[in-house]
Amino acid sequence: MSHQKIKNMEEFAAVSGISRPTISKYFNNPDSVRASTRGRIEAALKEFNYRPNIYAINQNRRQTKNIGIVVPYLADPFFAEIARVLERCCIDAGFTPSLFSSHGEQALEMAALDILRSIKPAGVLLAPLGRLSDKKHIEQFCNDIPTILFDSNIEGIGAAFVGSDNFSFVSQTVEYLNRNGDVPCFFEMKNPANPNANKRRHAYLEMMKRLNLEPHVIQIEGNGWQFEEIGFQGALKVLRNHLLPTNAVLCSNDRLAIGFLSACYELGISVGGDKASDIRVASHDDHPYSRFTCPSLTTAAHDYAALADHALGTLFELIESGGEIGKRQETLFAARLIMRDSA
Amino acid sequence: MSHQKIKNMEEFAAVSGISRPTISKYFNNPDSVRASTRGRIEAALKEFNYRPNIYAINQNRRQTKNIGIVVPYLADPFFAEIARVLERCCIDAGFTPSLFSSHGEQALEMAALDILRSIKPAGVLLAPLGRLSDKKHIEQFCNDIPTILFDSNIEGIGAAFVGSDNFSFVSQTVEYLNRNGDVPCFFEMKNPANPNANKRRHAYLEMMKRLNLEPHVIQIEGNGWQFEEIGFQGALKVLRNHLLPTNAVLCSNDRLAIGFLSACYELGISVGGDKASDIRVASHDDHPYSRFTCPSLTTAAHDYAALADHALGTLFELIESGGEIGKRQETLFAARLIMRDSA
DNA sequence: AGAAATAATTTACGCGCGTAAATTTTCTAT
DNA sequence: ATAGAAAATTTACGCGCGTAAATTATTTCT
Repeated sequence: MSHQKIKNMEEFAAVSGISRPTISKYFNNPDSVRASTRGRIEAALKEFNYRPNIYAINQNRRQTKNIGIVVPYLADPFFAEIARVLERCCIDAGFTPSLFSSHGEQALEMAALDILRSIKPAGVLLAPLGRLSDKKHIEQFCNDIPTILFDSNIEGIGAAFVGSDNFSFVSQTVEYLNRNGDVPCFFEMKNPANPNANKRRHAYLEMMKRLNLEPHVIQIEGNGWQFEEIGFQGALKVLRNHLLPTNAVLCSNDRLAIGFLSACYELGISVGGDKASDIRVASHDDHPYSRFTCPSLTTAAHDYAALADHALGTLFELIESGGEIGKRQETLFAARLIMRDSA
Repeated sequence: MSHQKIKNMEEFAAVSGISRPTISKYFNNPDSVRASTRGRIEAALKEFNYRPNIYAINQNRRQTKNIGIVVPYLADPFFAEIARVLERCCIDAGFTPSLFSSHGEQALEMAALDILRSIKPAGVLLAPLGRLSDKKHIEQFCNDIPTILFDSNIEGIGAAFVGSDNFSFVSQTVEYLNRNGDVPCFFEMKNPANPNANKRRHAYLEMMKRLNLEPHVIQIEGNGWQFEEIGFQGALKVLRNHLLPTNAVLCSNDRLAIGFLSACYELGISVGGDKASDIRVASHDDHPYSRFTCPSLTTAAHDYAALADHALGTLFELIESGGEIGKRQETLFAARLIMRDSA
């Protein structure tokens, strides 16, 4: 237990009987001091419970041990989940993650980057808002601070991009729906916030072409990040007016699908993979709740762990190389089809 | 635009033609300098885009402008939502929020507090894990740093507690279910992580007593924060074995209810407020997705805004009073009943 | 055991800013 | 215009730690 209150490294050096520079060396890298010295320091540490002042440390280090994580909307369980995995990886690697959410607003995304700048992080993992992002602002940020984009790409900005292979996602779901002879139509927002949405539409169109099927894209109104509500209202309109061109619906993402399924339920339309059901619904993302929708949702799953691993791995390389990594690389991860009851 | 790179306050003082102490004064409180001086500083600020080094600032200030926010599980949309509101309030008040999630683990909750300690925040808003928390550790933390607990109370720890009035939640849902002559049974986890769960059970028992009804508590197995899955599995077991004592189910929280409804759907049991349906289900929290369950979920809603406002208001008082606030106050907010289709 | 290599110590300076005291300038009111 | 108040400037020190150079102590190896 702590006998007295240690104020600074000087005092801790005194009580531990070791010089301050050596103590400083220890905190920068415990392995850089002799084992016997390390033992004495750690013994004193147990006894006096001293921690160096993080502000004084970071003022004098060019590089901090901070890593910034920015996601567009933390109340979206997909981003909550990926943030969780990323945070864990950072901690395991000896870094201190700082998590920010843009809450779907450009001003807040910029504010998060400004705060991050002042924190002088070793590196940043940024999932941009996409269409709403101030690209110039982000580009400037990336010029100053080693940054890797994830989830949503902005061409040419950031040292690298790590995301999902939207074609892998859509091709699998389209193929699966078509396997039973169903012709999938594509259900999405007219003005999607996220660039992945556009990629998914293109992938859908491409797959339909390959399968020699006529594509149908249904675009619903709505703005912002309340995807379930938007999907719900859009589905109500489409279903009530019998605007569904086929009996198989492929939603751009699970949150829209959750709204869609809710609308089907409300209108008494049966959803399911069996022929007795009125329509089939599939989607993308493997949202944490997609397993509990009614019926459970057939979807294409991200590999959260692989994505987080690779993003952080690339960032660590970037940090160690002093911010230079050569050519900007884009890495995409394939999806895994999760077959459930909705299709 | 920035002509040259300003390295520190000294240089910025030079280019703006104002002395460094005055610049320092300005950054601490812009209103503390004469309007004309303020104008000149802000003009130079526009031109040179200088920001003081946050580490140097915080090293020399006793009190930082940081506010820590710790929630037990950020992938839970309830906490994501409340964190969102709290962050916003902090920013509006001129503070810098730092968000941490304990991810349901004691070790991570302690780690978050340790990091917070090193950040020397002006104050902290902590929603503890509850049963899993290391109460001694939290108590020590609260002794050193002005902290207000929210959502989940630990008796006597922290300067104040702000949460929800569980009796208000449960009494309204019980009363509502009973209004149609249904006798509600209470569906919960046997080992709930959160102390609110216990309060809700007690409230249920109390209400049933008042209504002169026989109480029935169904406790299901499961640990951790995967409440939907736990509710789903528990409901499957209960429903398959016909262990439901009544035809009205009051779930302890919405996430359990989401699992419960999913199980009902899978087993072909109809849920709804109308007499044609097999059972009625209600719950508590007004989870962001409770509007999209099938059927939509009748629940009791938190007043997120009021809770956030009051918690931060109390914290600011605490900070301004230098950590002393007198008697520990517990403030509880009432619920608002949201009537939907499930009951 | 002695030389070479390695590690710890001593000494000293710098980082960027807060802040206090004494002084000078600028503003406000008569 | 002038005294008094208010604000800005000058000067100077301190915060807690990183880090470099020179020196001394300890370990390792033949």
